[in-house]
Amino acid sequence: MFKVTQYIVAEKAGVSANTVSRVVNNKPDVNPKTRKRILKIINKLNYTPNLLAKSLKSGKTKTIGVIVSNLNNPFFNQVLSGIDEILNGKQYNIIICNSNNDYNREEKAIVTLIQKRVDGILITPVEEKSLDFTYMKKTKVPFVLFMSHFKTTNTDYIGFNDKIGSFQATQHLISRGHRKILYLGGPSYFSLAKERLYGHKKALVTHGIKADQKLIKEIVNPNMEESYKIVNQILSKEFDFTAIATFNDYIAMGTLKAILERNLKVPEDIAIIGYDDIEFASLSIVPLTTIRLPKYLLGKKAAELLLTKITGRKRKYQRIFLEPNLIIRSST
Amino acid sequence: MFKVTQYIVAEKAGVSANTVSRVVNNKPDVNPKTRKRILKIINKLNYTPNLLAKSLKSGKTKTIGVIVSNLNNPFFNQVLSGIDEILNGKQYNIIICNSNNDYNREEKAIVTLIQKRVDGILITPVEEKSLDFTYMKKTKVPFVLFMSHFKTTNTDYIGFNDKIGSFQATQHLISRGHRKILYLGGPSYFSLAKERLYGHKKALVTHGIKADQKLIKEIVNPNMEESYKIVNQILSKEFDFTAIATFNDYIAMGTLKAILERNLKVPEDIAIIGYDDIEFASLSIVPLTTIRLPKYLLGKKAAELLLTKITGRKRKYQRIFLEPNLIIRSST
DNA sequence: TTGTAGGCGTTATCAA
DNA sequence: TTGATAACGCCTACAA
Repeated sequence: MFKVTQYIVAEKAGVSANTVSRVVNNKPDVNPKTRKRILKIINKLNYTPNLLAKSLKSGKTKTIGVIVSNLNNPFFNQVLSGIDEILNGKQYNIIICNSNNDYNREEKAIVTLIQKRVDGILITPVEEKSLDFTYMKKTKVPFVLFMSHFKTTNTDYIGFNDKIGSFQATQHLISRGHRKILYLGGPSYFSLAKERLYGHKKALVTHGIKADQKLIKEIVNPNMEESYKIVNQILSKEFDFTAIATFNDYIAMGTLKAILERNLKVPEDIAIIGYDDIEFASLSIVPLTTIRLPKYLLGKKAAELLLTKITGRKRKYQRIFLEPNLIIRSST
Repeated sequence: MFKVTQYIVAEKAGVSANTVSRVVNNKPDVNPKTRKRILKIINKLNYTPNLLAKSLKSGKTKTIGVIVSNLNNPFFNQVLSGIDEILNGKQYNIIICNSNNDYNREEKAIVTLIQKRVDGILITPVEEKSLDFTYMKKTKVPFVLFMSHFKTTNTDYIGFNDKIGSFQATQHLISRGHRKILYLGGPSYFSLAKERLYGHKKALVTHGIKADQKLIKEIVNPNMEESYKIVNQILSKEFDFTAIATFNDYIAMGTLKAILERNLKVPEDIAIIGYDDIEFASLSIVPLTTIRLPKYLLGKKAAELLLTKITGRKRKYQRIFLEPNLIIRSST
């Protein structure tokens, strides 16, 4: 295959490669006639600038790496979309890597991205191993963590304020007059679950309600089937609550199903509030009141933060927590 | 910022850059002692090979470009996941571009990818303009089209066989004893919608049922709200069908809601079948029988096809149509 | 086993 | 307004 370079174009045009370069980059110091002639030849020969060479010279690739922990999760679509929105406008490309929650893959991705000389990295880290952070730090790639909950304070981070989100959820139920609220939490070893449970309790206390340990259940597999079964069991005995707050929308969906099957009414007999606002929430048979996480915004903010790190001067580490929104539908 | 190159490492080690290169690439002809010494220095100085330089030399970037028409669509997650599965195993990276159904953005993406010298391109084209195809062809980048329906036969293409999918759907209803089937189709200007309607009619004819034009409705906005309204209207008058086949799952969801609200039973009074198998389908209050499109497989196959084009010799264009699967749940 | 030379395609610098 | 030269970091080919 015949490769067309500036040099080839220059030859045909009877000028030096440098002049071609000037034309390609729209530099001013070129005779209009020469420019025209060169452009014609560029077109004819189908010349395409080689950005690899340019990047090698300039030290910039106009490419950033994004490492997500689970590409399959629709959640990341929206985040990615936000990232793309910002980056596309600034002429950056995105190399997407899927760590698949595997620490080794994550590490490999980081190394490759750095070897490809991306201008920056956005990453949802799998575990809190400081190893890859220090590696990124050593090599001086600008990077921003997003999503996962980390205590590390010496890195830039952006995520959601889940304490406030779950606080809002429970407060909303209280404002509807509920005092006895069942909380169906996520697996306790999960840091997210702790945050959200914390917000729930905080809301109770704030409104003078004593947190009753019997009204807090842990759903180890926070999916719909599991939740359906558990709620079924709960409802089969005597119970004493008028509303249910959940760790996520899947649990809420399972709950809803179990309740409706017993011919109880939502929200009249039992109110339900979810968390996340997955697409499903609004489509449900009883549209679900829930807490929406601004995923798209997260992506945008993360990208913006990274850009300031890439183009700007060193500044202090930033830790940003975006606030969730209460979306009121028909289940409360 | 201080950049570490092979040359710098070589200096510190008192060898030539070439020897360092040999160590980095695990070439055999290096004295074990020298290798050890160099590795130590590499580690100490935090040397990271510059793949840009390597690519410039080799003409390969180990990167492929993927252009999707709507990054926000969860649909593409699964396709992307499949692509990643294959490519990651072969040490390729993915540059993801979002054309957002905008032809100009698509064109720009193609140009940029080629300038960045990706080894190949996977693309869901926005419209059938041959312009960018010819551009890709001129530059000889290997590329594969996926998803969108195109008549062009002189490119590699991979998608779903929608005629068969919708045929299966209607046939399934017929096998359950239904003879009067309402078909809620997608917008008629949409090529997908035509394909699916075709399959529906084919199934009727095949089983000796006359296609009744009154039993075919076009849903211009194939979402849940719109469908809910339309089905509500239909049910408010006298009707004469026992089952409903739909263009997609959203229409099926709206339909389901309208039916249940009238205290009709699914599938006893009216059976419903969807299309696509979105996540929602299995979570619905009446889990939805539907046609599953093998999206993940599509991604894998597309990536595999592209790889053969990248590494292999020129061969004839391939057009692959993957077969959908009938997923039977409770709505039929 | 190791080193030297040259080139991948581009651009910055300086000279003409 | 244009050209020559060197350099970005690496690797291949050849020489030592």
